[in-house]
Amino acid sequence: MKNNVDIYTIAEYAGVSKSTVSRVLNNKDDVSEATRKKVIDVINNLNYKPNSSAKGLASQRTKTIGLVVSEITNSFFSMFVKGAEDKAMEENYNIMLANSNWIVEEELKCIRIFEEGRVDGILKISGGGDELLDQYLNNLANKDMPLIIVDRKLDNDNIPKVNVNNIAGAYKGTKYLLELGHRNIAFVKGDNIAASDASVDRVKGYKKALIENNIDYQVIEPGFFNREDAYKATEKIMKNHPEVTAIFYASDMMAVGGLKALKNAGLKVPEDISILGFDDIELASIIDPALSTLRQPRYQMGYIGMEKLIDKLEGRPKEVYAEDIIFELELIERDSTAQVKK
Amino acid sequence: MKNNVDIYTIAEYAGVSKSTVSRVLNNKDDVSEATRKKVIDVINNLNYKPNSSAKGLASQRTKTIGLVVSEITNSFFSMFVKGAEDKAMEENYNIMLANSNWIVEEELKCIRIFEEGRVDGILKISGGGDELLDQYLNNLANKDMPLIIVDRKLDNDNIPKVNVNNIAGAYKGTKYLLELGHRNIAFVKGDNIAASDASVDRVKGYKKALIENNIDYQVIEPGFFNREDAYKATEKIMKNHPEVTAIFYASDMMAVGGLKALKNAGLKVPEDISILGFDDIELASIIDPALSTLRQPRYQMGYIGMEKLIDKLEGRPKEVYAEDIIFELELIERDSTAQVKK
DNA sequence: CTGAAAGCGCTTACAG
DNA sequence: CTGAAAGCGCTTACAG
Repeated sequence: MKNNVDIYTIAEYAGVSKSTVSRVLNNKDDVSEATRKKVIDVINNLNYKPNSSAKGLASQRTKTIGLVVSEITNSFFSMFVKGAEDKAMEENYNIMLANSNWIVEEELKCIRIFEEGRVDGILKISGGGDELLDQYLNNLANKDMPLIIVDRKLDNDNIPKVNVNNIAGAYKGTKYLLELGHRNIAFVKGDNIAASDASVDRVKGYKKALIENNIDYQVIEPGFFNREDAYKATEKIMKNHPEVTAIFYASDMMAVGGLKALKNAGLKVPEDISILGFDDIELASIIDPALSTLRQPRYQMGYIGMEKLIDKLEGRPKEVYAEDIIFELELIERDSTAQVKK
Repeated sequence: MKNNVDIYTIAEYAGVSKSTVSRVLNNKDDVSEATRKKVIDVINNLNYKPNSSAKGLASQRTKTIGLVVSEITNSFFSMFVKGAEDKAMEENYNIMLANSNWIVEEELKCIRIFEEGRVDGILKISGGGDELLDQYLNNLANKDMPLIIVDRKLDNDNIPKVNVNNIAGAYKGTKYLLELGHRNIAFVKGDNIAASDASVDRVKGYKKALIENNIDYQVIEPGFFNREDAYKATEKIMKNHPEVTAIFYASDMMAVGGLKALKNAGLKVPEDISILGFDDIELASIIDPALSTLRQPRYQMGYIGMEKLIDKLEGRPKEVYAEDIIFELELIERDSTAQVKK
């Protein structure tokens, strides 16, 4: 798109030099109020819009952040995006979006696109756990691309963590089920290439709670983070482990899939069996029975991830962003869990 | 972010001029195979990433599209975004994202940001119906910014329409309820600043079906496109119009809110009252009872909107993109609708 | 098929 | 407080 009015035109009309126009454009304080006003008037009258490509080239900064998410249609991720976007807007940054569709190669592709796209930094809210990818990310962060990774582990001193305590969360959830009297508790995990560390930690928390309470009953069923897999996993549990009285799912979406399997089998939740989710997506409170779950502060994670990234980009003191932020998960009791039947 | 290796470095290493490097970078065909290979080798060895700001400045094109949506956390919109993004990726375009939060002023703000952000075009998948906004959009499209608006009306010969036949959809839905024997059918509309034309047309379709069938019973309750408003509207209908046997909601989200109100009042769906949604978001098939609804091809609309925009940007013949695309809505029968009770 | 030169619209020291 | 000049890293006619 062509824009006929540029910084030079403004300078001409205002009777000053380009340099001065640039100064008022960038809010430098070494401009007299009189000329500032003059220039601003001209800018408004001519409806001038700075050319961000030129600006980006000259200043070596684009004021845009690349955001990579696994799947934008998943409410879990879109809430992250919202938080990230809100913060970006506050700080006058733009957002470039890319979906990886849970596929490692596409994650890499997204990142490469952003490297060319001249984003100032990358905020990654998506899967991982792949060695090659982690290596690439470490490399990137150590070199020259500011990078924040939310909701995922990656050990790198250049990258502050913004994450959730998955072990403690799953521990809390399992303990809650134990307190309701359940002893035969199954866990359906979200075992997949793209988000394994979260799932692995949740399994750890589940086991930890059982061990601490001297329960040696343990059923762990694999599955991807989606409804279909959870549906199948639940069918399997019902068939092979009819003694199970509670199922803990690694995500709410999985719990929804599981709920359907249970209903189809004629079981009542929570009368016959309790189910517990993880995430607290909007859906959790909509379905019937409303789902008990562990709440992840997704919006905040997106917001804070973006905040740290921008702090870094703006050259703010390292203390303000270098600290790791690990959120604890909140147990939300709703109607899908109940005292175990005698 | 600084990149030490630029087009000049490549030229040096390959023993050619910058011009030639630029040619192979842009896949121009007037380069000998030998030098092309030489240059590509150097590019790979040096891990060169073109600077898109420089490219954008020189070529006056950024290869990025601005996407404005009302609310990314709403599955209705995220599905559009996915379609749009998939198409953009196919054509090597990037996406810049902005949320308007259903607010007219923010829509304008998003668009202004994109004007500066040097996007090549704007794809708008969001509310409207505001006069000032429409004027601004018309202006924009007539001047110099390629613009496609999806799922909304705006009469402008420069803007091909990508929309859904809301009148016919609501007509179809209402007729379906009539065929089930319902005579006292209420409609809860999504009356709001930001998407009124869709709602207005749906009301038209509802009325048309009633009139054609000589039904003069008609209850229209206002509300915004959300659960809370629909909940309240439904309570009102139950109180003031207990004779109603079916409620048609202007969106699935609204139907979900209505369902809750009905359940809370002790009514059974569909035994006591039928409900019908609009959109067919993922949730529609998840809730209990699964919601009958009119399916909007959201992914396709996003995809096709993006396709038309890119066709235009790439200077393809006008015939390939100028045509309006109006989708018909598909009736999805599920479990929330039933024959009326005697 | 290839190179030299101008230019895209800004920012940023430098000088005054 | 302000201006002249160089430069950011590309593309694009133009010439050969």
